[in-house]
Amino acid sequence: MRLNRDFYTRNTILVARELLGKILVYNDGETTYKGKIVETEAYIGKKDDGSHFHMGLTDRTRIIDEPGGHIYIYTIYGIYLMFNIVAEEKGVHGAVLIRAIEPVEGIQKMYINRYKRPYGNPTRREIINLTNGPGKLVMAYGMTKKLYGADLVTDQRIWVEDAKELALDEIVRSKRINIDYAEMGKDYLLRYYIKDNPFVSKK
DNA sequence: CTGATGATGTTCT
DNA sequence: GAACATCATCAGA
Repeated sequence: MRLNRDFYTRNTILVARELLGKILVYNDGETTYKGKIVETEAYIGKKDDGSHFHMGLTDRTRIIDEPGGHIYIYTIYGIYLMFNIVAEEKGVHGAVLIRAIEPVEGIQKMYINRYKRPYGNPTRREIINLTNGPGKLVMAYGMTKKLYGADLVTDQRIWVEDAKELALDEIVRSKRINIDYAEMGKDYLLRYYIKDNPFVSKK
């Protein structure tokens, strides 16, 4: 079952935590990619100087004003794309960065997308390296900026599939990664990941 | 395995 | 003109 609007239009931190264990599905017209979300980070409005929108929205971040379930995808360091899901009701600003995924379907194509060579006899390290980071999982799925603003509740190509809720002791909460520039927000415990999952980007 | 470094170009000031 | 929610590669152990 595809997650509906009610799932996304809630508190950003809750959405970030509950996305763990869910399945991100994307069909590019040729290949279906599926993967289990194993690591997320919440970015919240005003009080979070680690978020792109704590000073208000810009042309890049305008989609975050829309209701939860829309896709906020952007370029970082000139090269990589970051995949985020908008949370909260329309007019309230919050987003969840998907930081890591465990491949479930379309693994051979993910391998080709990541390494630009035919699939064959992958090592364990190569498999983990497919999707154990926010830029990596976007490359593995072959996503582009065209997905900016797509709606996970209605879009035909991309959505999130529901899954059994995780037990609380399977979830770890920690500080977010690489936001030391944020004086207020750098110590907020807004990162969630599945305990002991090998695809989590960092301990 | 770890840590350091450079690549790269869009966005915002 | 500076900053940047990252990654691949390389050196060293």
